[in-house]
Amino acid sequence: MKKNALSITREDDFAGWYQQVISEADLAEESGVRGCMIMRPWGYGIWERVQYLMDQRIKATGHENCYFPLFIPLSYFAKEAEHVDGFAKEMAVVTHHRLTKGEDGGLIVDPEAKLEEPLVVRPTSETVIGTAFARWVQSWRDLPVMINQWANVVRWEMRTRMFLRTSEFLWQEGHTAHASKAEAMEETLNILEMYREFSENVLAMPVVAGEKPENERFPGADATYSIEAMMQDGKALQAGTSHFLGQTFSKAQNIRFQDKEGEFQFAYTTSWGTSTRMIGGVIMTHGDDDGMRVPPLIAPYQVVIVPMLRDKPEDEEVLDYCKALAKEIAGLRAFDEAVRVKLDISGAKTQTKRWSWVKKGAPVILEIGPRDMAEGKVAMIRRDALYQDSGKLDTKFLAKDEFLPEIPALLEEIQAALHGEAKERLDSNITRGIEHWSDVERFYKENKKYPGWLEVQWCKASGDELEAIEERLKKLKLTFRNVPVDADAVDGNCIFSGKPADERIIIGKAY
RNA sequence: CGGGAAGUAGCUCAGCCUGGUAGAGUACUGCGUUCGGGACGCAGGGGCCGGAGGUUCGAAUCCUCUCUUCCCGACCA
Repeated sequence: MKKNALSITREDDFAGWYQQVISEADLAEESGVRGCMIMRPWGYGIWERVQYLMDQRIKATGHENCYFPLFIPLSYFAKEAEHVDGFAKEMAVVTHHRLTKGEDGGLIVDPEAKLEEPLVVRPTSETVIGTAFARWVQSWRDLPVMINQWANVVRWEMRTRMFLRTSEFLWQEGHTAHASKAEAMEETLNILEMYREFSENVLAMPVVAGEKPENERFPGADATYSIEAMMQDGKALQAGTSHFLGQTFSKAQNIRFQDKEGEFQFAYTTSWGTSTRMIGGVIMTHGDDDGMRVPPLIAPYQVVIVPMLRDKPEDEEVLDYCKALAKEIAGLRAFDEAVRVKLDISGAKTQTKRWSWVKKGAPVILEIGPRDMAEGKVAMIRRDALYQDSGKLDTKFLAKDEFLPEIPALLEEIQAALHGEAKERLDSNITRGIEHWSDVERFYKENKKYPGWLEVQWCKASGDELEAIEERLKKLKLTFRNVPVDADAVDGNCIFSGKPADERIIIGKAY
């Protein structure tokens, strides 16, 4: 009888399973502050890998990092009405700068210390960065400006879920200003492609890249693009967005330059971001009933060595053997980096340690006991293929000297296997060819549990017309995800209006 | 922000209805026996029962307020 490391399976209770993975894999925990989480070393270590590999890509595409303040004067938001409408309901605001002793001796906010102008804790930095851009940009020679910052932002969400929607979250936000519309649009799409490539190759999380319909746009944007990943319950997770802001923000913030003819022009701006939400996506893409499975590229440790110690004199020898092994592995290179190896010398029992690394999802776990040492072997567990068909743990006993040189290829194989599994799931759960709205309703009624997505043809709608369509979708708890950039040409009629369609669009339930 | 549930040992929870010295499992510490699929025995340590106020001789238990978490909605770049 196969026994899994978690007590809640994905099949029984996906939401409960998700929380249990986070807790059992030591990714994060509650902090006592509404919607704010503590990221534990394993969870934060994954984020650091994401940061490192994303940062390389951001810099390779010509952007530079900088840092803007956490606090934004309230008045900055007043300049762009649509933008502030989008965020007004979820802003944390600092109004005082001092505490004092209350009548009962406890600390209270000092009413004497009220700020002249309230400060908003940034929900995103378009306003403050745009204000700086207005100073930085005077001439066409100053363009383009291409910057990025790694920061925390705060959005006072009504309902929060760890990693997916927290009040405070970590992200990168890129902001650029360009002389021409074409160049800004090119940047927007280049970033979209960067996000798609990153998600596929680094997170092993296949996505659909496409444009959001008008109702899903970033407040103030002319166009919003997203990458959408499919979770194991068939729901969509927006894992990154790239916005073409047109001249909306440059006009509001006066980002103006003189062109080669000496004429004043407003710049075209973009903004784009990915956040710690991606880790939630990785959990729901790769996790299984034994916990997390971390793709090797973002695993803080790719190989974990668990020595089998027994409080006996030969422990010393086993440890020495393991230390030498760890040193050899650390000298290997995979994905053009040194292999990250951890020798777990904590005092916990061997079995406890093994299952703890299984739940954390370390890609390769090596158990080394006196017998292995004597025979020059390692006992190897692949996290992406834990069990034999019989349901037994698939521990492979391998000759150390033959196994070691294979580690880089093994890690690359695991990375590819995780991607392949997820890609298969994504592809087989996008249903095409539904032509009538009644069939959409039937489809989601018949596939209650994990229905996945539909790709349908429609007439690009906006305004009231779009709102009416949205209402129809909402009754089935559906939303538009995006219009895939690589979709086939249309060859049919709009599923909503029956008129000849303009484009293909993805519909699904979303996080 | 509306509806529901919950907060008691590190963790999972019982006790509450019907007020009277704080409980279990697990984890932890020590000793012994074990050891390649989460071992077993014995002995220990560990709590202002989420917080504040009230009722009472007496509150984990009853009442009020508040904070936090989870589920369902609404909201959500």
